[in-house]
Amino acid sequence: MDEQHAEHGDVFAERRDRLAAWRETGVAYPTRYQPRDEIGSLQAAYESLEAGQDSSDVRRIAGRVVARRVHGKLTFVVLKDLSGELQLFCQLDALGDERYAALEHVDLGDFVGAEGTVMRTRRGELSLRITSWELLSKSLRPMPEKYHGLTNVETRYRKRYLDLAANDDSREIFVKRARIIAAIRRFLDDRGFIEVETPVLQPLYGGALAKPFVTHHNELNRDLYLRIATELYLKRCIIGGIDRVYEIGKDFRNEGVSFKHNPEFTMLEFYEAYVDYNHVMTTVEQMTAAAAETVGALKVTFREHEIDLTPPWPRLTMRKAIEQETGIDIGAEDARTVTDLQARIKEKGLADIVPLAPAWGAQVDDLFSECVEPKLIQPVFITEHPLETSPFAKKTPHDPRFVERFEGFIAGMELSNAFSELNDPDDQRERFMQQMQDLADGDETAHRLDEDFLEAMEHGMPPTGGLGMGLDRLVMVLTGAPSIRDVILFPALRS
RNA sequence: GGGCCGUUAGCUUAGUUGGUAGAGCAGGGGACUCUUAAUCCCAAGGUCGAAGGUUCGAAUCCUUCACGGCCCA
Repeated sequence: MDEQHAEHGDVFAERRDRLAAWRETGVAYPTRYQPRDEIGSLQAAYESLEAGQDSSDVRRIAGRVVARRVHGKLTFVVLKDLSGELQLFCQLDALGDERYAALEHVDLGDFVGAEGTVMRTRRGELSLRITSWELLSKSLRPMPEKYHGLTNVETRYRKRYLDLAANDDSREIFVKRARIIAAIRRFLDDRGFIEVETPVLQPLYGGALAKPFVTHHNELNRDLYLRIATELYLKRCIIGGIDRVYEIGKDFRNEGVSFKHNPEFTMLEFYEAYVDYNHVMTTVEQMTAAAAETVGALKVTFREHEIDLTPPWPRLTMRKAIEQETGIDIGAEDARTVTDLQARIKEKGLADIVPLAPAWGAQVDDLFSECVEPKLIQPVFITEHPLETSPFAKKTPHDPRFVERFEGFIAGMELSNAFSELNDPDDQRERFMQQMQDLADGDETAHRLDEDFLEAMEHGMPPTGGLGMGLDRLVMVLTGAPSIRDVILFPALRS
């Protein structure tokens, strides 16, 4: 040991010295520790072992050292693996002078494997009375403090490995995330949906109203876009006869970052032939409930709200929802133009909170977003959106200003978005033309004309119900995580 | 883009009306064969986010910037 390092409290250098000593022994970084038992399985198997009792069962465990308590000739070392923590009961008598002394060179954060008999201490702690142990890997840098853990949010996001190692709650979220997404796959697979993969790099982006990321293909010498949605490719699959199809993958939107927005996020889209949006609503309720049950209960707490996900969820038209909250009837004669609607907004004293939009549909959208959306805490389906903001949805039979569409809201967030998919290529072309006009009028999020997609639709597309659901937000709700950054392992941050 | 708040040792933090920093854990030395936030004794560890400014003197007051959080757009 270099005394200079000890004097300066230089943890990194001290541990480097210890590592050098380990290297001398030739086994600093062994390749395996097999066989081994999961700590959690031992905890379960020996639940009935009484305090002060020894079993004669020899077991081997491996994990990260999270605590060490030295009592002269007896040392307690706590190992942690994904399934739990277990204490090593390390006696000088059992290990011999050399191996016991070598424990002095084990640091918090090191990985250790140990073998011994399962016992429970007089104080009732299940332990492994070890007869041998070995260093599996060295930690050269200090781990976060054992009691408070790592709480600095920025460090938690930037050095997620430390967050995962120190904070059980955080690790649990990502385990649950995996279970939620697995449950959704199982739900769809069980109903005959086929999972596919469509291009992330697209010559023309589409399927949503959003700004894309642009990249460049050197050999082809052309720009490509990172997809903002999988919609138009999945519809090509429907046209090709895959009657139930879905994709789970990353979409990319070149927009701001907030507690519910990350520039890359995980989206589920599914399409089912021969059904309409009402059928999709039922599917979404059931799928969400199935996902919730795999990680706990149908009742969850999110941002201090008790949320009950039990189906069925109420249905409410956007027109009624806005009227209930603001007293404005967007379907009435005196609100049919953007000018009239804005006059009604001013009458109701809402001009300060609702931004002015250039068109009627966009104005309805703003009115809804500001006045209604934050209040939709319990699950609800908002139906029948304005035609102009829904270029891929069929018009309602009773009023062509609105479409057969719904958005599912929970905790004031949009979680899902679905339509009776437009399958009339002439109507679709008109919608594209309107979008081109919006683009010309300065709307950067307006949709581009996609001739290739129109050609596909001209071959005939069955009536279809389709859904998009942001899975990160679903995981937020189901785990109670208040920010999307808590459910994305490595969220976007400034460098 | 705007407003507010934050950034002090590896981690968690205290720091009064301005007088160049105090602790716990981790790390170092020592004691201890049932501890579990182990305990006890000793010693060490800080460019107070960055750069300017005010002042005899700045972690503290002012300005700008960086990063983060919350709220708003």
